[in-house]
Amino acid sequence: MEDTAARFSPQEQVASPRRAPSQQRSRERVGRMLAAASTLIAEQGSDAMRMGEVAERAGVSIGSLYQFFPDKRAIIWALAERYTAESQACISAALADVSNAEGLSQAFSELVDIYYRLFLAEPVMRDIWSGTQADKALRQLELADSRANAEFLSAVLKRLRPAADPVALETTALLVWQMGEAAMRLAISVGRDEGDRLVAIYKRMALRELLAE
Amino acid sequence: MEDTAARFSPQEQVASPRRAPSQQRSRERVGRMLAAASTLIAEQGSDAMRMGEVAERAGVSIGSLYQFFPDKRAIIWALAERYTAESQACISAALADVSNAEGLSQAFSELVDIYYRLFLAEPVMRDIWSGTQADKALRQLELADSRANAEFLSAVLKRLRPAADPVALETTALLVWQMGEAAMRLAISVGRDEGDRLVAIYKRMALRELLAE
DNA sequence: ATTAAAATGTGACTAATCCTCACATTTGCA
DNA sequence: TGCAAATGTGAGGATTAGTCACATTTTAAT
Repeated sequence: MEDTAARFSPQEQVASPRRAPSQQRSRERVGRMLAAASTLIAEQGSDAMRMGEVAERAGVSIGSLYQFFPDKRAIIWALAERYTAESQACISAALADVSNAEGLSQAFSELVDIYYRLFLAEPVMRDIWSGTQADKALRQLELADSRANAEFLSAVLKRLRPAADPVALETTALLVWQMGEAAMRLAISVGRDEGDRLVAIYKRMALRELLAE
Repeated sequence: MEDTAARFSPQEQVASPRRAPSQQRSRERVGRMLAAASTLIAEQGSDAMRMGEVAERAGVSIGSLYQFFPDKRAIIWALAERYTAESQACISAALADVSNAEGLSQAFSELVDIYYRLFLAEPVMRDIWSGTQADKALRQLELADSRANAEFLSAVLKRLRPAADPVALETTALLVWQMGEAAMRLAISVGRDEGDRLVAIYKRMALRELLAE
């Protein structure tokens, strides 16, 4: 099992920036690089995004781009990190004060809606979440992010169901979370109407499991 | 990164074989090409698979390879089609005679196990299902396959719950199916123990929804 | 102010790889 | 047999990620 996993990933690590921007000048330029990448991904998708075009739109040379982002994945990774930080904050806030079944029901429902709208509205993130599947290192980021998000959910579960096995609750939370992302990817690709129905069904299923005794 | 072919086809269509092998000789060679591709994907993943190496291992020239597979995605697509045909047959058989709730419960449970084992055992399929996410055309194949599989499930549902809205049952089946695939992808990447627990929880959730009144 | 070191910037160039194409060979068949 | 269709070949075109030797700017210590 573990060896098969190893066989699949020639251990692709996302390298850290060759160099952190320490001066004002370079910090501004890095900002322009990220903005250019974001625009291009929204317009064409991350596969079609060319490093040369990112540099050109940011008004820097290709060499400067590679000074701060050691490879193409690094700049996509940087955008993904920015987004995951934002969404974690939002999730944490939404679930912080939940203290009973009804509250969970409402908070969870709202959270799903927030996420769904985010997926629909943010082309860069849609592209990254999809593209992510083919990239081992980005997939690890996605999984780590899912675990972090699921942790908020399992914290609530542990409060509401103190008698249940905590490990099982963590597993449940992780599964429910990933299924939600899958449901949304599906919802996006089937069109708005069926997508809305799919998300509603997902909510029902998830809640039944989360509130089960 | 991958998929240079994409820039030649803005439509993201997977072209059909430039030429169908009509003579015995070429049919054998195409078989060797597919076998070589399958081996290489199992060994290194489809991204790392090089067309030149496929040709070399199959004992044909690069030109011959491109004679029957117009681009790299086409050969991956061909392998994917082979597997989806096999699994559809297996699913159809498992669900054919289901006529009551208990039967569905058992058949569905077995089906999940079969699929789970298939995912665990077949590296090519694992790679293709993952890589698929980054490729629009392959994603359409996956979705079409999911719809086809879900159709078997929704057929049973319509029998068992004739009062329910048929369209809603179809949507439910599709969602349950895709969630299952997501659960399994997750199960694979977290290791055997947690993976087994995840699949068990998925089964419980799916069944509750499928059998709900 | 001077100056050395560190940070930053540049773009021609390399390497890797997908895919094409002009031409050679083999097969089916009238 | 002879010819058209099918099949086979591999050097080379084209694209693009990523490198590197060198130029310029900033920092900071004397």
